[in-house]
Amino acid sequence: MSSDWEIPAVAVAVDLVVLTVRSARLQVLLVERGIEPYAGKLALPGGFLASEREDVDTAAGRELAEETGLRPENLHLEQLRTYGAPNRDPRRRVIAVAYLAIVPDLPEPTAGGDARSARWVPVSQVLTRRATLAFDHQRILSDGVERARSRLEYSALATAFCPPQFTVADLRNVYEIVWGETLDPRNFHRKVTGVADFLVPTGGHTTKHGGRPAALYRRGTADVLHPPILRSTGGWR
Amino acid sequence: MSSDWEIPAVAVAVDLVVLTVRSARLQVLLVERGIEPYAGKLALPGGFLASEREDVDTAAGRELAEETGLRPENLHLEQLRTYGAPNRDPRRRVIAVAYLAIVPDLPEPTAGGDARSARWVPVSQVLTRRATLAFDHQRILSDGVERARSRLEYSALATAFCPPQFTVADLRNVYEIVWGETLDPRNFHRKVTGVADFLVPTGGHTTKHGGRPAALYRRGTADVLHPPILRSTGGWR
DNA sequence: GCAAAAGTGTTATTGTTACACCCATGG
DNA sequence: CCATGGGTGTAACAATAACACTTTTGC
Repeated sequence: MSSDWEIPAVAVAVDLVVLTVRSARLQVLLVERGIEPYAGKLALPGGFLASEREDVDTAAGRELAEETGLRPENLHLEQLRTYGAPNRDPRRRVIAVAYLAIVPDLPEPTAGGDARSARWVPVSQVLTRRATLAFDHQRILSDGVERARSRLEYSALATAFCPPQFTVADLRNVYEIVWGETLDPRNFHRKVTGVADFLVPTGGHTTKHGGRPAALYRRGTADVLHPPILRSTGGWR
Repeated sequence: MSSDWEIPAVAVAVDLVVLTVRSARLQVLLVERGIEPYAGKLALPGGFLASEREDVDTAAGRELAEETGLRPENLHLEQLRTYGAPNRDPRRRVIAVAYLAIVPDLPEPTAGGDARSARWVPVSQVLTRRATLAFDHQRILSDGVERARSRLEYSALATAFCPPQFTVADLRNVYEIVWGETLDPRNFHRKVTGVADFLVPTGGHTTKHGGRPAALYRRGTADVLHPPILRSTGGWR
């Protein structure tokens, strides 16, 4: 570190892995790039810091609002990882701070005032390379999905996929789709209702469906699940 | 995003939370700052990218080598989180990509060719505010310690605290000190030797001590622990 | 032999899994 | 009254925790 050494200045991008469960599939919000590099390719939504003084976490929240039109509601946003390889972007040195967002099934795919070409794409199509992404976004998405899968076990993250009021079956559906495995409805019911402060009964019940009405719940205050909801395959067991 | 908008350029720092177990305590490697801001204060070791083209992960490995003189050996290095508040550094806009490193008890505290004023400080002294750190390093350390604690449960991280050859008691010692709770030696022994590919017997045995010689092990190939080693307090249970 | 630490066996308890069974509604 | 999902009971099984007990060394 000599005294005449210039500290390198780099651009900071914020990229979002926004996941939801839609049409019985785990889907990710992607945009079609309009400009080079990778023009026409699908990419994670994101952008550069809006100003020299914008907080990075704040920038992530701003981008999410721009893309989805959502804000406080049922919304989970956490930092995922930072990607700092020197050649990620062919134009200039850019490091990307990636965030993982979980949202409920939105009424309109590309709502919000921005009207960019954002759309939901099944995660399986990307991970199996039937669709490929710009930059290192494939890797970022893959990291984000794995993070979401493991968070379902130990945290109350699954409720972020659900609307404000939901049934135990709705919640089980999230687990089954994100993990890609079926769970016993009886045991699942007992487990999740047994975790303290995970689910709060609202008193309401569903009325439609073919069978017995299901009790409605809203998310509780617990963020860590005491007896975790473990997946059989995957991590271990 | 108007076309005449200038993308903000920021400096990228790499900060290290280097942990070890020394003198029966969890300790962190800290440096005494020689220049403003926070001159004379303790801080996490770290620095800016060495060049416009240096990979961020590479920079973390380089800083670790500079500070400890270590390189490949028993060494764990993983990205922790990125800290991007606009006022972290009063001089200019700096975002810090923090890394967590775990090293075995080193023969010499401030070895290596750098000869900076690096030294080991018990983590408890910092977390209880008997010693305070520069910038937001207190928060970063706290996040790093929590990450290390939770990684002990599900990953083979604990072996990174140990020398190349170690006993089950050495390993248990790591868990007890990092978690701050005592564990039953008998059950611990059975558990860790029962996890597939966690520990590999070398055939050697200790010779000193007061009691029966202990078998020596080296780290196995497992990085995820199938039946996890759970702590009683803390997370849950 | 005695102290000290390593390591094994055994049992009570707890958590999980599998599945039989009852409940409440719409048609 | 039957199909359909919601929800409870229960027994077999697996993991864990507590602790008695045996092993192997140094002195």
